[in-house]
Amino acid sequence: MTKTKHHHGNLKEALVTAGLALLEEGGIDALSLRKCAARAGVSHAAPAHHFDGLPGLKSAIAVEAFGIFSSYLQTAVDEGEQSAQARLKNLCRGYMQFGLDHGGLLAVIFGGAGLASYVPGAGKEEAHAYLILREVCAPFVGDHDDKRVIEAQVWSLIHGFTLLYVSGEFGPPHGQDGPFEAVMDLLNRIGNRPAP
Amino acid sequence: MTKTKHHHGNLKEALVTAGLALLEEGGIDALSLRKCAARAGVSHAAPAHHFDGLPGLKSAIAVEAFGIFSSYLQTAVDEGEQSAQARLKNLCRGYMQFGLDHGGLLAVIFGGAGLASYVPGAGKEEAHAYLILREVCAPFVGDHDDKRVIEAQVWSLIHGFTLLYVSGEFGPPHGQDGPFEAVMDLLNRIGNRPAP
DNA sequence: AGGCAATCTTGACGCCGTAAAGTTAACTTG
DNA sequence: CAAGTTAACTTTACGGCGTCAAGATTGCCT
Repeated sequence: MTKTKHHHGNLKEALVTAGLALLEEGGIDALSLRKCAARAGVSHAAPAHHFDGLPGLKSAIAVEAFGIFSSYLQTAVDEGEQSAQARLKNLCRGYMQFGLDHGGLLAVIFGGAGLASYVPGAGKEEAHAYLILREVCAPFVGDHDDKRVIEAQVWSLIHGFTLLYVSGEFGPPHGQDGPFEAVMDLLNRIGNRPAP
Repeated sequence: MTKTKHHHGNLKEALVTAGLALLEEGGIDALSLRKCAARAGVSHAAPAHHFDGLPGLKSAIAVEAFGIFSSYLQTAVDEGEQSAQARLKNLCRGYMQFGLDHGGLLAVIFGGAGLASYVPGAGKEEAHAYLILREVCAPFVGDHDDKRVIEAQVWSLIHGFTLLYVSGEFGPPHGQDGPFEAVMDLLNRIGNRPAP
């Protein structure tokens, strides 16, 4: 942990933290290698020793952002009403709210080479966000249904709505959540409706 | 139309055309003011006299791309089976196929300041793509339904699916269209089911 | 103590968007 | 038709960007 002229201590982590801050402050366009380096108090070429260029740094930031995203979803699912329908809508509301509150993080998560490359383990199946999605969708999967179909339907619907909503296609996103409720009504028809 | 040393003839159009070509060849990252200018045979500062910087050029390109997108959707809707259900699925298939075939154009269309700023008229309601969406959704709008709800549901679902599918979240997009059919099954439950 | 590898700095290169000033062509006006 | 004006484009320059190559410093290992 000694911080001398040529040894920062934990530069890798500091660069990722700086990147997250830049994303929160100025969105995806504000993220640059040189600004991360400057914010970490290091020369512009230092990051090259820890990441494979800008894409590598972005990937490392995306891993962290994906973790924050997952926590966000978990919190949203667990609060409020706890029926299967409500938990499904809670998940979607958390997804949308994350897009509104942390657009830069969402952009770095989904603007890269795919989520599969961010999860540390072998397959994407172990990522926290996937587990939440699977668990929340489970009550809606009928005996003869493919659970991946239900999950893909929910994911597509909320992902598309969030991106369109955040970019203002359904009107200014700061008003009532009418559009959200309207689109999420489609969830009431998904899969096998579970007992309330 | 005289093309002298200081008068290109129709530079504005040439720059947009060059931009579309760059997008098709190298995606959104390959689009730059200087490359558009070079491809149009003009100095790098020339575009400034026709567009308000790079965002202005991108907007002009997005207008054109949006027109291509609309034609793409119209063609998809009009071919194949012509039941209301089939036309709805045709629309979505065209949306997805456009994302696969012209990812750069889709990125410039939805990566900017919102579609509303691209349509020439006053409101977005007159844009061709909106008219197609509205027309295809109309048979599913019940007497006491808000048609905008149905349209937003369809748009969100196909938009989210397309972006996730193109970026590989449902597996390599070059295989069978299983994911598409699976997600689009949700459309069978939308609105009031019309007579076949 | 000596050697070595990791870490960070410095400098340079080419590409980028943008602004300012200069040049040429076309149009307008008397 | 000649002079003045405007529009279109070029040239030059600046700072920021990602990236590479070379050099300096540090800590570890033998």
